[in-house]
Amino acid sequence: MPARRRLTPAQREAQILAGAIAFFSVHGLDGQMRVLAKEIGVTHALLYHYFPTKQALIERVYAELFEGRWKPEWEQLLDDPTLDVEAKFVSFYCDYTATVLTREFVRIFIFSGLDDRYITDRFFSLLRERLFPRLVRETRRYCGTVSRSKPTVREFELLMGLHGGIFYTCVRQYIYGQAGHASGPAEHDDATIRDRVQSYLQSAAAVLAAPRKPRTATTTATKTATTTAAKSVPTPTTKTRSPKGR
Amino acid sequence: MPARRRLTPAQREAQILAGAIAFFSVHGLDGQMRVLAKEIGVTHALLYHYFPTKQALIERVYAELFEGRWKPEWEQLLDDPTLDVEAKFVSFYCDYTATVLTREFVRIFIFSGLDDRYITDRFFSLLRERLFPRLVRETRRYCGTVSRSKPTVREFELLMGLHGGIFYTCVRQYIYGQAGHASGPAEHDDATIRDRVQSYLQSAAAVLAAPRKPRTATTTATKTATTTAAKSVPTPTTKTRSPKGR
DNA sequence: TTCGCTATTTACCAACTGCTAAACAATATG
DNA sequence: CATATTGTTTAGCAGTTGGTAAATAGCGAA
Repeated sequence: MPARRRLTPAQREAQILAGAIAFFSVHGLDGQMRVLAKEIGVTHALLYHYFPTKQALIERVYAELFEGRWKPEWEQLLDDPTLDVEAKFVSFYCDYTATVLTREFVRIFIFSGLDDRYITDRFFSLLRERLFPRLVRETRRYCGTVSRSKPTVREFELLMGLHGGIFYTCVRQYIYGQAGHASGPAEHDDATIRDRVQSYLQSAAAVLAAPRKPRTATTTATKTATTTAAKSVPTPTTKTRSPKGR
Repeated sequence: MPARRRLTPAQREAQILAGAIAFFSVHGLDGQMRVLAKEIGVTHALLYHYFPTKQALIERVYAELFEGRWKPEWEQLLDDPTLDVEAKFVSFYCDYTATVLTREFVRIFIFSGLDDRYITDRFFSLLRERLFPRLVRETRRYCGTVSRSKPTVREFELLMGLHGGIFYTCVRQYIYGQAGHASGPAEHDDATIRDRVQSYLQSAAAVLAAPRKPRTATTTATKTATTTAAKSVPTPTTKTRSPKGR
């Protein structure tokens, strides 16, 4: 094995950070520093030379993974009134899946959710503020509605069905290893996303009961149409939080 | 604090098991035995008197949580040809959500998936063998198709969109704490499930392109209709596995 | 080649981990 | 009350954990 090599601090730090992302995404945030060090090929004491504490390293992993992955272009794309709604949905979710929903992101995201929700809370704030309102608005536009009111529970849940269904595909792949129908790493076919978006938009049209497109409102569909239509989504509260000691 | 109380072995074991389920679902399978013991109100040495090893206790938690939750009636329900397909889907998923997708199940399930997939593999086998084929068959029946062939990728992915979307609702609640629109513990409204089932069945009809019910096949829907229709789902392989030492 | 800077390692600590065995005490019975 | 039974605890062990300080050695400059 190659003896001790001297790298510049910048190089070594980058190497450690990259190794940490890969490592924590596999073993969770509880993974041992010594194992991480061995995987990188250095001593665990060196890690503490570059990052004062394990928590500090984890914070850097968070920053690297969850900040800078969000593309502002997505908001512009969804805001463009000249584009087709369905095309925008498909285009966004394809890129979102490829950019954000990587193996490392999904796994560390869920690790965080099970643990202290440090990242998940922040990321959901991002979604609630910058994504979901746009998707709701565009969905309404697709259905011919112009209301700017808060989405009803049904409306929101339907959207979460789409969003969650797409996310769940990655969970099946990266958490359960049940990708199924053998395919490359880019399993999340654009075709699948297109199917789901279409499915979502069509049923949204039924739920919103837009007068314009009277898509086959199933007989059974109407019988529960007014059950939960009145409630509205409360504005989310931002939680304060102190980094948990590990 | 109450001094040492003597319980019958059966009582104490049941108490420990219940405590372990609650404890592991919160802190993960890596939670310390000493903490679990303190939460129950006994010494950690006592745990080792009732369960020879931590792994043994975990196995019992698995058994308690994942075996005996599956209701065979579900299969009978889905097999009943006299019932309405949509009604069966709704009925099944409402009961499935209430019975299986509890907080403890969902969290420990995901903990296992991130860890060694010990449970998740077994549970997915169950779904693949006893649930998904029935749902596919009933979906086809709903669409007027009678084929007994393996589902296409599109077909299967569409179903996973439904299944995953429902599961994701519980993930949002129990993992991310983002239940939203304040509601009781039985957040997963039956109405939401009904919406999603309807959405699924309608788009399935579009994808299967059944000649019987020509539900508004959107113009945009047809343009990608034949992309992935040819592939088929491979038969899953059962993995061998040895209980991981903790 | 020699030297100095510093990147990297070795050696170490205190607290924690699963786990064990012996000591202890609550309860039922005589 | 005395005693046996056994559920429960106390005390301890070996290995692991995050974190630290001193010793070592790679690499550029003179």
